[in-house]
Amino acid sequence: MKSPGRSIERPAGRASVKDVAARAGVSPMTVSRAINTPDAVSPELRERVQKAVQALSYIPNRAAAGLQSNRNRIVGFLMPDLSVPHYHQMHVGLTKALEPLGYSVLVMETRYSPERERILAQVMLGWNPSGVVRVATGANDDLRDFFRKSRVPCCEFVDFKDAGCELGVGYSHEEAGFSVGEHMFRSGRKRLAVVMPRAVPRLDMQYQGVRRAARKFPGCHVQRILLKVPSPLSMSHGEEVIRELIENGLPTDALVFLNDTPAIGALFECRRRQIDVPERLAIVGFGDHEISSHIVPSLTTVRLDGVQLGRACADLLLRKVDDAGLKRTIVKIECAFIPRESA
Amino acid sequence: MKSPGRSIERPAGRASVKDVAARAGVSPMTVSRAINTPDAVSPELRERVQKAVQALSYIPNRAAAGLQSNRNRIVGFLMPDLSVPHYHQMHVGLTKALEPLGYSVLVMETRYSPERERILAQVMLGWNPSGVVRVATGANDDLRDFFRKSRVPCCEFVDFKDAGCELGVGYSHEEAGFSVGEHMFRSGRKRLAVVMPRAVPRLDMQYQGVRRAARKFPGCHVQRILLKVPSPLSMSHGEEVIRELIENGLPTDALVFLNDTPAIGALFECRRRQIDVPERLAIVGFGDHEISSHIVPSLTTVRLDGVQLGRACADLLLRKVDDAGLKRTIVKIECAFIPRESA
DNA sequence: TCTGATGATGGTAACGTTACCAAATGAGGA
DNA sequence: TCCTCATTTGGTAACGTTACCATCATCAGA
Repeated sequence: MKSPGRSIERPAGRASVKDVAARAGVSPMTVSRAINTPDAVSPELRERVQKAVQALSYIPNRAAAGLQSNRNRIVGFLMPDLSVPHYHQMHVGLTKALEPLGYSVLVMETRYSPERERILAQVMLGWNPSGVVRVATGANDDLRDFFRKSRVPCCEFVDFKDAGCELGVGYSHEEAGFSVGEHMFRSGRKRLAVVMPRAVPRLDMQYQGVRRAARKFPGCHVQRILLKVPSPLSMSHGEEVIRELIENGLPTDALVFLNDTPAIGALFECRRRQIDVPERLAIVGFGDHEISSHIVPSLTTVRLDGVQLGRACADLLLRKVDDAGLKRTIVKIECAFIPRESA
Repeated sequence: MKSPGRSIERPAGRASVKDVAARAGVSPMTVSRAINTPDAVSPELRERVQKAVQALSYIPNRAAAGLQSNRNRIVGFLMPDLSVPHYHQMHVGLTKALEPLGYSVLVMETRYSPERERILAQVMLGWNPSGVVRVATGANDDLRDFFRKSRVPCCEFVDFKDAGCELGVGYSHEEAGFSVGEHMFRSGRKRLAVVMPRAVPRLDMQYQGVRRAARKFPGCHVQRILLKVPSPLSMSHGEEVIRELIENGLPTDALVFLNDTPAIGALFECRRRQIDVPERLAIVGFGDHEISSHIVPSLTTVRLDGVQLGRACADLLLRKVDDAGLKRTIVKIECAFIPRESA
């Protein structure tokens, strides 16, 4: 007596294909087909199976299905911090594209730690995902190789010009910087400062774009303010920048942040210190957060459609899953300069 | 010749226990032990296995492990919207508690849609999770039964007094409302309005708390403003409230929002309409978002430690997993009133 | 020397599903 | 009538892992 009756063994257990098959009087295989490829099964049996599924409230075990078919319907999303509106939007985009196809998105937050990212990448692969979407945390990228070796398709959020990336979606940081710079100088600003965290190479290109704009306007200068802190950008960082600028006699008439959050902080600090924005100081952000259009004065910024971006990542991954031979592809996403009151 | 050489069959495939076992010259079982219960294996073999694991960059397949052991190391998190700071914090808390134990958190956003929640609950169970943490989207709760029947432990974010809930973590909405109300009336406010979305029963209790406070202060009134929109609360909703209030001659000297987001919107609208806060109108929020301490005037609010809350949910689930006999438990989380400039 | 206990290791089967092929059925044409 | 082909169904095995039990060596105690 090797295998005692299942219904006695696991009274609490969930129903399996076998249970459904028994109840519908068909083979497990037919149940599987009735669920996954209903057209391959006669209408009569299909209905019998559906009834049994209902009756037993059968829910297929996706882990088992993925194991057998070697196609786990999971897509990983590895990024720094879900509370960043832009990344959250990407998640929404991913989900919207993948959910209808039966995929689940498994998010993991690196919290801007490269070590954590490495660990999480391992854990991620443990789930044998169909693909991974990644927003790189820091600079040096052994993880790119890690994914390449693992044979799991990996789509990154990158600069449009990124060379070393197999599958990617991104905007042109240089162009984005240029359009911001051009607007500032055209509206008469002379001494502009770009505020950015150190050690995110992508952002350098945005700075370069601003500089290119400056070259078109004689007598205009661009300076760079590097934040000591690396990445989780907060409002305090923006406030801090304003304070330091004031201590130095405010040698600047325009401030370009590469993120709305510190720009908002700067706006508040200006209000507290009674620095008129935009008259005395123009402020620009990046990302168009919800608050940016509500704040007084409203924040001039650049909008990037995160949902579209997430969708694009999903599409790319799916294409790669269908066709492993797919060549290097970087999809370009446009971003839009949004002039408002602050600049 | 039924099973041709694996290394020829799947040259691209990842290494499995068998591959590791072959390379280390041990049985697959020993590999499994060396990884999961290292103490049960002799130091010498343990090292041999570790070397082989390294050499083949072996990553155990968690889906397969979960299938066999019937304990998938997944905890689901079913909630309305990750971009809500409070829910995001819960996610961080969950992750911090569960990751070190080898669990992965699978988040799904209902986007405040009960239908979506029902579908996602199904999908979630398809992954056979060890447990689920749920923030209920709407009112009527067949889903509670759904999870009960499924035998998957489910921990909800609820009011501390919630009766029908098996496993839950929550604060006392009534007390929170009371402490806000008390502060307002004590500081001389007379005509207070509570702004809330309809159809979230939990929040009614918060309103009741404010009313209890009013009863302690003669001559004080509490009114309720129900937002037409159900739940994704935005800054515009707060602005709208201010506009309508002004049209009605501003018959109110204190406004209690049950969420910081619309409160922030209200603050901005007051600035635009030149209504002095807090002199003419006091404004209180709920949640203590990042911005609330930075905005001018800074927002009086109630802080709820979402990270702690997430941790508590995780702990509860783990206890239930270890001991299926665990009785009904609701864990109480304290929240803190934070007086600032706006009230 | 033998017994029994202890600890390390391996063999077998099973988790729930689907891929793959075989078998059965029925329709249509020669 | 027989053969072919398409359609529908079922049987078997396998995905990668671990639970469970059997085995074997080692060692202490009698």
